[in-house]
This record gives sequence, structure tokens and C-alpha cells, in this order.
Amino acid sequence: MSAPKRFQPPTGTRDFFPADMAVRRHVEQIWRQVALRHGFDEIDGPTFEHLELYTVKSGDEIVSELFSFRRAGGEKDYALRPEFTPTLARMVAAHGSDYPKPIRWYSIAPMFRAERPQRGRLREHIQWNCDVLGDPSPRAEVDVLAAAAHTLALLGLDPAEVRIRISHRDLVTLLLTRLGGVAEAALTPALAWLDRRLKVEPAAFRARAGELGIATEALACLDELAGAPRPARALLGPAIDALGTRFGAIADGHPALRHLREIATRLEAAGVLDWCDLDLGVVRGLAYYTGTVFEIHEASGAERAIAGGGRYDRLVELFGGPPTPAFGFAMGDVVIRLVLEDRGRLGPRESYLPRPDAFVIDLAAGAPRQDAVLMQLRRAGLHARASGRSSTNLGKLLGDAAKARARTAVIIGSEFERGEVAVKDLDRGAQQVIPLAALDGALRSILHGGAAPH
RNA sequence: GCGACGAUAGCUCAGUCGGUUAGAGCGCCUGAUUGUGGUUCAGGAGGUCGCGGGUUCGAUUCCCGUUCGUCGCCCCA
Repeated sequence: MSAPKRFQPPTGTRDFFPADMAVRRHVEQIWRQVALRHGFDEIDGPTFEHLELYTVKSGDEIVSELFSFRRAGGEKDYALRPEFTPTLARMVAAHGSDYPKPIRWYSIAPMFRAERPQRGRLREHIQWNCDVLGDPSPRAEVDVLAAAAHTLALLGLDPAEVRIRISHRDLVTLLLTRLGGVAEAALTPALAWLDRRLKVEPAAFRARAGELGIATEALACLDELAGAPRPARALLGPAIDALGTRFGAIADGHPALRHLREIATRLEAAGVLDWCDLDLGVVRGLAYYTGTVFEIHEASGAERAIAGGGRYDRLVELFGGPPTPAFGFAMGDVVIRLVLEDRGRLGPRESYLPRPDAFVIDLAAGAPRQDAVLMQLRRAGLHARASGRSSTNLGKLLGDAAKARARTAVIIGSEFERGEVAVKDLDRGAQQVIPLAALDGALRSILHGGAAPH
């Protein structure tokens, strides 16, 4: 026999052993719970798509960032999905008309990218997408943003720790053209450079901005509006309060500003406005965004963006569907988990594993009666486990029960001949002898917090 | 695709200025007169020092390569 070959997981991927999986489920369950409560239906699509789905808008450069492949002997190019939105837009373009508008869908699924892993970025991660399609009004934004804020709260974070930074591409464009003097042709590179504003040296930023034709007036305004994001509450007041004296007068009455103010009004009513900042520095790199864009960041700027999203009113049309305004966002599991760890919001990993309702111990090791009791409990809907060892040492078996974090131990001993078992509440230590026929009820009474009768 | 740094027990790490049997804590297994746990005590198992090559009398230690990881660049979904 040849020497065994040891395999490691591929670069940038993760193995989820039980405790890690339990933490993952903790986050996913909150995502799912929020989506459900907010009226989103779950969908999914293929894990890989035709490569063209991603290149049609972004050009061929993006291929190097995708895992793309071709079936042996085949001629079609495929790619593991790097994001969900193209799949969603494709699905809506094909069958969106079958559903009443607005469509509110979510998905929780793995996404892939071929880049070198670094903090907060792996080659495979689990991503939650939440989208509203067919509603051009600010209600779409509010539906999504409220779900995002609700999620942050349920994860144990508060508005002092994480901020939802909201922006609008039309406002940024207006600023660049009217105040910055940027020509139409230079708009796209100017927006792209803006996206990098906080990642490069201020001097380097100004130098390149000058080349792009962005006037110093606009840069000063950006420093004011994007350097220190102001609470989105400012949108409830005059335009000058929200956008400053220079830009406020120009933007006053602009549809984009009106849109943002309507969003703010509704966010206030929903009780989530205080999670939000207005930050025109948020542009987002993706080409398909058309209006409102936002990112969620840890307040101190630590870690990468926790989530990001925006309006993509043209994308469904681009994939051959009817004109369908859309707004959505995506949150990955990697960064949010880092933030929760940074903030000490995650307990010990093991604490997320499900606790067995009952741990069945048979003092005559290996007897079939143990299987009978286990199945009785399982048929009654309880989570029942037993030790894998063949010991009859009750102390050790109770140790196993404690290690499994079981809530009760069902001990099968000599009483079994009389049709009885001992039931021990492992959290409180109390123990009683119960007829087998009454076992389910006795366990449920313990599990539901009722103190065992003394 | 590029750069820096790292890899010793299941986990977190110490150590070897190149030299006999490589250590600790935690975890795991066994036991402490055979029906009561998460404490204690005593034992025990477990490492080709990531992998491959080179230098050397001798390499876990030095050099090169490689894989994986961490952090950054590019890019950003």
C-alpha cells in the first residue's frame, strides 16, 4: 500500500467542526429569523453560473477574480458565483412576472472569489442577500435597511458600535459635476477614485483627483461631507443641515435628496434612523448600482465593511426582463464574525451547540433496553443521547452527560424491573424516580423550567 | 498575480548558540473497594519539529524550494 496522502483544505476555505458550525448556525439563524419576520421568502440558485453572467457587465478583467472552469471536453465557460445579485436578477428577469410586486426575497448561500485570502476575506464565505424588487419608492430601501439594523441588534450590537453609512450616487455625481467641474466622460473614473478616498494618502488622493478634473471646491466639500459622516437624522432638517452650506443649496430639491429624506423619515418611524449616517464618501465599486448605496461598518473603522448594498434599477432589464427597480444588500459571515469576536459578543463556541434534553445512562452497559428508552424519548420529540463507552461507572457516565451539556440524565438501573427510571436534573442536581410511562411528561416539566417537585 | 512574516503533541505555546531519550499547560484515555457529574489525586497514550532538497560527521535548528497560514498590495461582489 502506498503512503497515505494528507490533504489540507484549499486556500481560503474553512472546515466547520461542530462548535464552529454551531456559531455559524447562530448567525445564520438570526439572518433567517429576521428575513422571515420582515416578510422575505427564501430562494437559491445554482452555485455556478455561465461565466458571461458576470463578464457581460464588468468586462474580462473580472475573470481573474473568479473561479472559472470548463467541463473536460466542453466549450462553455462557467464560474463559481462570486455574488448573488446577477443570479437574482437573472431569476427575476425570467420569472419575476409570476410574483406579486414588490418581490421580497432572501438567500443564504456560499459565494466564491479567487483572490488571496486576508483578514475578513476568504475564497469561500457564506453570504446573506436580502432584496426588494419592483418598488422604486423609498419603502424598498427602508424594508431592507430595517432588516439590516434589526439583524445587528439581534446579534448583540448597538448603534454606537456599528454604523449604516448611506449615500446616493446621484448626489455624489451632482457634487462632482456642479461643484467639482468634472466632465461627463471623467465621471466613472472619478467615482472609482472616490471609492478609494480613505484608502490612499490624502496628498496622493488630491493629486489624482486633480488629474481627474475634480475642483478643490468639491474636495473641500467632500472633506466636510465624507470625512466625518453626520447622523442621517440631519436629513430630517433643511438641506443645508444635511449637506452643508456649499452643497446644500445646490442639492436642495434634487430628486435624490428628496428620496434620501423620505428614507430618513420612514427610518425614523421604524425606529432605526439612529443606526444610520449620511456619508457621501460611500460610492461602492460595483458598476450596476444606480441610486441609493450603503455600507455597514464597525464604528471605529476596524475591519472591512460588514455589509454593503444599493439600488440596481437597470440590472433586471439588462438580463432581458421588464424594467424592475431593485434594492438589496449582502452580508458575509466572515467580517460580522470578526466584529462580534472583537466586541466580545460571542460566547464560548461550545455554548452554541444544542443541549441534549436527555442523556440516557444504562447501568447494564449495552442492554437493548437503553435503545428502547432512547427511541421513546426521540419519538416524543426530545433530543436524546447516550454515552458511547461501555462503562457501568455511573460517575464517568454522568461525566459524559455533563460534557455533552445535557440538561437531564435518565438513569436505567435496578428500578427498571419495576418499570421505573431515575431522572436527574443536571443543572439543579435534583433527582426523582419516574415510571417509564410518565417519563416524557416528567422531562418536559423539568425542561420547561418548572422546578422538580420535592 | 506581488510582498512581509510564520509552521514543534488534538489545542495554545516553550526549546534546541547544529550534538544522545524534544518539553509545559489544557484536552484525551485509565484508575482511586464495583449507583451519582462538570472539583481533586495518581498513572498513561500521543510528535518522521509542515513537506522536499541542499550544506554538514551530524539538521527540528542553517540555506533553497514547496504547501498551508497570518497580514498587506492588486482588486473588490
